[in-house]
Amino acid sequence: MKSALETLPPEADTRTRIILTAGRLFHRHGYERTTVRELADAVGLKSGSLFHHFRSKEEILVAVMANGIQSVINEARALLARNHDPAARLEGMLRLHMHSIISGVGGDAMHAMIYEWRSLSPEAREPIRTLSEAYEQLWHQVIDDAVAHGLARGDPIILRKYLLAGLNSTVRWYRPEGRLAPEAFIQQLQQAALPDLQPDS
Amino acid sequence: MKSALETLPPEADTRTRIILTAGRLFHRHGYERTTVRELADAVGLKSGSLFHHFRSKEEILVAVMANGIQSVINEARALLARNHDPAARLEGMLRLHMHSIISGVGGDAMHAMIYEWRSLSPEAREPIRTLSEAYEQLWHQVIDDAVAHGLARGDPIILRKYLLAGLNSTVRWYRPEGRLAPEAFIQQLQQAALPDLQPDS
DNA sequence: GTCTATACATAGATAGAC
DNA sequence: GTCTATCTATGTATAGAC
Repeated sequence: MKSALETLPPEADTRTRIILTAGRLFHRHGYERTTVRELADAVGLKSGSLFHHFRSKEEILVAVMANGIQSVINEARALLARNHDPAARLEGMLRLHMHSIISGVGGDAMHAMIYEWRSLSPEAREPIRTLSEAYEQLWHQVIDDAVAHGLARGDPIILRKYLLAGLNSTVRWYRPEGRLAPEAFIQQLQQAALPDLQPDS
Repeated sequence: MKSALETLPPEADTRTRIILTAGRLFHRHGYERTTVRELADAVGLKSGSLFHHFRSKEEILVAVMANGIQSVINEARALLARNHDPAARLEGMLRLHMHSIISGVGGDAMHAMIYEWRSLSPEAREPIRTLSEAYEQLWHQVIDDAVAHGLARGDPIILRKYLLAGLNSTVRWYRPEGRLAPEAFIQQLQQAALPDLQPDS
């Protein structure tokens, strides 16, 4: 269940350090408001050196997004491959998604996906859109099945968009150090999001 | 149910035209990426003239947000004042919120609230935070009541945040001209968001 | 209240030495 | 692969005429 990105050696290569640092800064201050000088500073480089690794600032944003979403896709595919019960799949996808968001890297990437999409040029959007659709496709199957089995009610498309938006929005306000520990939080969130999935219902 | 802002005369005063145009542009292209020159152009002014009406670009963003949220607060207060049944209140608030989002002005303001919050300086955030909390407070009452009456399940705080985030996210993808007309869309969304509220359950 | 003209700061990106 | 130095564009905001 642990993300590949969390297991990186402390001395990762420069390109990777740029991506991870950029994700954190974009999350904290926004992409447009983060300057290449700030990013270089945080990585421990001078601004000119960034452009040896990336052709433009936009390319860094693309890398942040792609890095995060690819990782969650891989985990989701593994989950669905080893699990075929509709309820277990639905709950598993929700838990996986939330663990990804709560982990720093996944949350940073998710935040970028949600908030910085418009900062991408049309050309830069394409690869990200492809990845994005691949991930939504996985949810699509799971939700259709869930509705068919009475685990959720409503139009599957709207249900999926509503559910993902609600889960994603937690990057804005949930803090693992706060009142609710991650496990308890995910539990509560699941009850709010998918009341019909509860064991006691 | 009609927003006060939609009833403005076609020849509104310049300040109001700046606010409405800014809301539209910020929604379409983002605050940071909208230049004061573009905004002035769209209003039919030269960029210098904007600063006769507002001290800074940030002040325009604040006005966009405050304008929209104040309007929905007023309508929500009226709704709650004339209605005391928990189910009717919950459904009414959801419908009001969605109508506000789907209407141009309310949607633009909501979009700004969600996506441009970090562009505000700490001082500029204060008045907006106050308005925001006043609105959430209204939802707070309604949701607590709803949970107490079995119209929804889960932790009321998480439920409120999850619900509002899901509704708000529709500004990103719902288009009134598309497959679902506003009324049908709100109906479907209500079923996805509040399955326990359905008349048939 | 709007215009023209411009000040001033800061952004992303590049060139070439090391 | 990183540095220093700098180019060039573009941003917000101001001053003063009309």
